Amino acid sequence: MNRRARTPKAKQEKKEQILAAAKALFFEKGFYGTRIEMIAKKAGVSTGTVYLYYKNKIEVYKALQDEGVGILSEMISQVISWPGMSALAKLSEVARTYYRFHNEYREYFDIMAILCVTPKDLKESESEISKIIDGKTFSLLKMVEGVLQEGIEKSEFISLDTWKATNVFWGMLDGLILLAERRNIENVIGVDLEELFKQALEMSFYGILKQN
Amino acid sequence: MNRRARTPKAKQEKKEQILAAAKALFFEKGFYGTRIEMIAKKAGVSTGTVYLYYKNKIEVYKALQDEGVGILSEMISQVISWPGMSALAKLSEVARTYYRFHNEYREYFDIMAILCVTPKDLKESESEISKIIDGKTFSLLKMVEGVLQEGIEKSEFISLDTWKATNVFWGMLDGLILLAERRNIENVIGVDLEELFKQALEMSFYGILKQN
Amino acid sequence: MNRRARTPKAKQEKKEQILAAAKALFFEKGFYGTRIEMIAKKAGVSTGTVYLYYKNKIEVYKALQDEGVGILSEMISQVISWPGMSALAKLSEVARTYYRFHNEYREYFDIMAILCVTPKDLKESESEISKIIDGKTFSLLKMVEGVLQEGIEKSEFISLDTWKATNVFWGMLDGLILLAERRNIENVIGVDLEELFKQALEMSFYGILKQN
Amino acid sequence: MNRRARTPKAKQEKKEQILAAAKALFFEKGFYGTRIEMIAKKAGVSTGTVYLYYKNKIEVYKALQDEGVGILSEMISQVISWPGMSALAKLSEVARTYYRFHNEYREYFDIMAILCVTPKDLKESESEISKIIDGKTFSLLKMVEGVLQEGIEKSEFISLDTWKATNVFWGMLDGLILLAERRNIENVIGVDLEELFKQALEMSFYGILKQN
DNA sequence: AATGAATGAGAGTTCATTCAT
DNA sequence: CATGAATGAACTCTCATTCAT
Repeated sequence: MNRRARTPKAKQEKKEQILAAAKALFFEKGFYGTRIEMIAKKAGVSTGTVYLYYKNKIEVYKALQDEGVGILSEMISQVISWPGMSALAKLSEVARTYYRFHNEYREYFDIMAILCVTPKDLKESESEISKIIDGKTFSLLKMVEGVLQEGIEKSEFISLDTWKATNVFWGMLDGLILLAERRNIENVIGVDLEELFKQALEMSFYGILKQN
Repeated sequence: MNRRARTPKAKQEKKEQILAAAKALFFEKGFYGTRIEMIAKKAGVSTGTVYLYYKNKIEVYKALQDEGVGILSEMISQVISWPGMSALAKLSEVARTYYRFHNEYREYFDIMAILCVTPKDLKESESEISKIIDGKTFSLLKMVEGVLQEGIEKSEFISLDTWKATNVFWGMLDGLILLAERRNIENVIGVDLEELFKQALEMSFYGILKQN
Repeated sequence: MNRRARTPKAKQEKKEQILAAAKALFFEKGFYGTRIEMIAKKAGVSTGTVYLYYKNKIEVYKALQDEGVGILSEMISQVISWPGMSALAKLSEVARTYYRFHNEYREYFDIMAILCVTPKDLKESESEISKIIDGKTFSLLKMVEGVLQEGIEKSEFISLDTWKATNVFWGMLDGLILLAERRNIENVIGVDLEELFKQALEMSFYGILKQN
Repeated sequence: MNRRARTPKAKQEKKEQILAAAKALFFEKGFYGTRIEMIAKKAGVSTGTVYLYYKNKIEVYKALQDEGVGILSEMISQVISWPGMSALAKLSEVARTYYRFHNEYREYFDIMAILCVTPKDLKESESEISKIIDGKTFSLLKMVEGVLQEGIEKSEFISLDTWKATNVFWGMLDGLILLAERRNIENVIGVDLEELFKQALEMSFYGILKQN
């Protein structure tokens, strides 16, 4: 790696290097437990350099959130685009994908989740990137809504307010995963997360599926 | 307001006075955005006095959580105890009650939610009160499970793993509320939370209700 | 013990009660490690009561020093007053007594010793009791000087400046005891304190004894 | 004075700059009477900078002790290495040197002395530097022992346990200086310290010198 | 005389951010 | 561009002393 990132490519690399370090640390120690100096050291740069690429600590955090939402969007959009799949199967796949994301990219998930519950601290600086994240989240939900609409059009599902149902569906998934994080499900509740997901989907689909 | 709290009652009052100040501030500014000095000032006491009643900042926070869980438990236990009500109606009431709690005691809700997602920071100091809160949360869920069991016994619901279902049910509610917190539902999504709750319940109940 | 010490005797008792508690704590935890509240609790009184009997923390400390010097003075004065004993034997007894005091009243010794090395902190408040302590220390040394004079008069010792010699003698004893405190003599140096005392006395007496 | 110390040399200078400020303050106000902020201000840096060079307050203190022991060691080792000097003269020079150190580096002396008598407070944090100081103190005493051995070999002194005698000798010197510190010798006792040292040496040497 | 709740000025330490080099 | 030394406001928690009761 160059000490000085003169080319745009090299600059981008350094930026990602910093982000990678931040991701690991934010995940391990949380936002308040992570110091800029730690990120710099792990990224192999100096403290000042972090500020060369990111306005401040919160912006680093948001960049990670953005990345996370991006990854999840990408995963879901792929699943949804599979041709020759019923809407029901797609919806089921969406849930499974979200679950997979939670497992494979736990770091991102945790980072994305924090934002929602300490909004006053972190959200106050209404920056450019905040809007980007909001936009990406919105289009993610819109994709899911698309599947519902498809299902209704294909008469798989009963007719319902798709936007409401999307939010319910997504909220439910969120709730389950957070539940899993909160209490150590396997230990405390004695039920594993995948089981719960299945149960939840069954419960929902009974409500959505057209009974013929 | 007593200047010196000499009786146990007066001491209790002062303790609550401090807690009330803390509640408002934690809600407004978050845990890390609130300084002990602020709490003291708002409560009309000195910094030292806060430490006379609470061991440290985290204990103040936990006292609030405990209070919140207590209030919610009380609300739900009342609803559940209504005689001559179907299990379905009770479950629906539970959801509505949770929603009401979120509206009326938003401060508590936010405080209770933080704990779950930043466990590394705050949960490390495993104190007495932590166990109390965990216990209360557990018995809250157990109450809900009771309704499900009742429904199955009365043949309202299909036979299912009640503990799993309880967690799914509660997780879903949590998810929906968090969803609402995260994005300002009314503005961004254009759907209000109560609507979503209704939809969610309908969706779930189709899955639970015995079809005859 | 009366809650209210109305009689002078009862007052004196309470004062000593506090002092006893302070002694144990100052010894165990040092001046800065001891809080007034601790002393009060151990003495079975309230914080405020301590201030009823002593002007402040330092005065409590000084009262202990005074008591310590008093005890040591008493011990030495007794030894010195034994009739039919050579001056040399008396001097040797003085040393042995100081050593005994260090062993039996270690608490006092430590308290008395601290004063000398943190003079700026504690000595600044030139109070009544400071003068009393200084006076007692002075008369203690004067007693020792008396033995030396006696020895010269009896032609046991060579003629020397008794006041200088007294200070040298005492300083040497002090030095040895402090040495013992500082390094854990038995462990680090491999020599025990009594041995050192004997050696020191022998060394001194060779210098003092009249060679005939 | 550099604003930013970038070279190792400049850093070392800044470290010493802080230490110099600390020395003056610890001497004047004692350990507990000195605040980090004072040290920073006197050194012309900010509070944070102090912590850039020293882990905490105690480490600053220990660095001073180390420096003090170092200076004294150096002074004594020089005196001892003078060729063509009798062991007796060397021992006498050692005492005089210790006295000189006490006069010229009083600040160090006081700082070094505190450690020994409040071990519970300060010694608990057994750090790297503590061991270094202990080691230096030990080798200082070993140097003095060397002189005694030399004296015995050259038949100047009677044969005795050199390690015991070294400790007695040093303890005596310590005791005398502490005596001087405790009571303001010139004023209260009316004898100056140098006089006492001479007397002490004479007394000891009578005990050590081979009588021929 | 006695209490012990209340005070509030610290005190040490941290760390996001800046800026001289 | 990059560095990393320097900053200093923040922040939690302590504890000698006071004073209302």
